[in-house]
Amino acid sequence: MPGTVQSIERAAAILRMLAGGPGRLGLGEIARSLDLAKGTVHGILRTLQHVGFVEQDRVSGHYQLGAALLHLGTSYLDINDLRSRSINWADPLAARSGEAVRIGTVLQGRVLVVHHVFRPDDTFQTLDIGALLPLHATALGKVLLAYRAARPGASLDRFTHRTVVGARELAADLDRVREAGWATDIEEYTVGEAAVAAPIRGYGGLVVGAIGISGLVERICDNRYRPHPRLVGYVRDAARAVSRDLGAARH
Amino acid sequence: MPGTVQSIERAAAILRMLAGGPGRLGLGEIARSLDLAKGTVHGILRTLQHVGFVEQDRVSGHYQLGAALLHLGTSYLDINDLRSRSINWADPLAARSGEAVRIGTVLQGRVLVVHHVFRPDDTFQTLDIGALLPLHATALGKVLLAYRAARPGASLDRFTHRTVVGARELAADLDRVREAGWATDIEEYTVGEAAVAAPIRGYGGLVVGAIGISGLVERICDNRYRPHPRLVGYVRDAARAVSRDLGAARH
DNA sequence: GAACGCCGTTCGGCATTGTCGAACACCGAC
DNA sequence: GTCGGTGTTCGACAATGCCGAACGGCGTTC
Repeated sequence: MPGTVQSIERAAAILRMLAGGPGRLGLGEIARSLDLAKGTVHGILRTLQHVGFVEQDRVSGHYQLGAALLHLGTSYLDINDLRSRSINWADPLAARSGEAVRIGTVLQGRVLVVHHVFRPDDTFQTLDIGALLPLHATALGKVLLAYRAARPGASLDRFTHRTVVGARELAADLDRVREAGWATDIEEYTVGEAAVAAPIRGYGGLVVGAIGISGLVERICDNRYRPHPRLVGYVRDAARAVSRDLGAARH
Repeated sequence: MPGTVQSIERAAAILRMLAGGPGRLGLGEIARSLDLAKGTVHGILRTLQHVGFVEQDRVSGHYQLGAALLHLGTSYLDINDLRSRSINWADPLAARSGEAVRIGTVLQGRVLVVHHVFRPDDTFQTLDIGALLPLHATALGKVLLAYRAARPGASLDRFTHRTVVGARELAADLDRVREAGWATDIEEYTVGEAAVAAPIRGYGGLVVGAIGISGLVERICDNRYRPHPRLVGYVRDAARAVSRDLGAARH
């Protein structure tokens, strides 16, 4: 890619690597993975540390993500049009459906969760905002796949015995999504969980995100393993409402 | 600062600027603020866009923060020791005190909120995680100021008529904090709100963060405008519990 | 309607800048 | 003691990314 600043791309690659791995990473490990000299990586890491994007563990010397990123990440949430427009509609959807609501958009071949409303009951739930989900195994992801040029990654990871991993099978699934205007995921990502999602369209009718509900299969689906039409209606209504907001937002 | 990568520092400065301003920023505006050539800034922005750290509005051409930062930010939360150790203690504190609980640490002269438990009642509240609060006008901030070398910024912003803006006055306040082992903020940041906080100590007794509760003055304080001793006790207990966890966490 | 100011973008030349690789100091384990 | 593993420093080279001027659109202004 011409006209791009090399050191910044490398810094971003390091940050992505730190975000991927489950914790601290050593300098040598990073240098080896990116095929760079240790000295080079050290210089970049020192700079990233200086600006607060990474921190170094005093005892092991290993590096991890830094606190400044948290503020940048939440600042992104404040600006995001998709999120701000959907907040008003996500709460009613959760209330009417009785399920958790999530809103996602595409990031680097995965679904980025930009908003999350907990299921109305009082069960313990963890906040999914900022999480990355697979495109091919979630209802949100299938919607985004179906309406965007983005193709799924070459290898379709299997998460459960129901995950669609065949390219041909997935393509047929996506055709159905385009035809119906909504997508499902029934125990394809997590056993016992199902989800329904519909596309959110922005300026010019382009699909910019997806909104959906998720919960236990027995609540989402009827005895024929199909989602309740009532729930599908709620989700589609919410998606349309957000789309209208988003289209009107553009002057 | 020698041995630091110039372009990365500049990229970070741009990101910080985008996070500070309330939305999109123009290229010229950024270039002027940072005293750089427009071409230079453009190259950096193009790279940041390429890695997903910034996005560009098609119609105005202006730049804003990108989605990739959200995932990096939440990944930081997953790693953060202070946060993960305090989660177990924050919920009981909220339940016992009946108030919202927040945990903060120092970032660039301000308090970064790394964890937030809502007040147990069902009133509408917004998640503060990732927010940056002033050091001198919040209970969390005063604790961090009192026990860390970090000095407050040169100018102490005034938020309410009770905000402590005199350097001398603040120093006396911090002395009291060190002596008592906890800090308060009574309508110094937001009118009608008060807070109590205590220090969290990590490996070697160093103060690495603060935990505190906040809510309406009439609930936090008695009729003499002093926080209820019962609540102070709860906060200090929680702070000690987290500190113990954190100290034990180091192998 | 033409001239102006502003926007983001492109491009080529110069030298500043960041890269590299080897050498260093440290730690723990075999 | 030695070896393999950290993270770190340093100096030399040239590749790299900076700068500034020029470009093409837009909207406003006169």
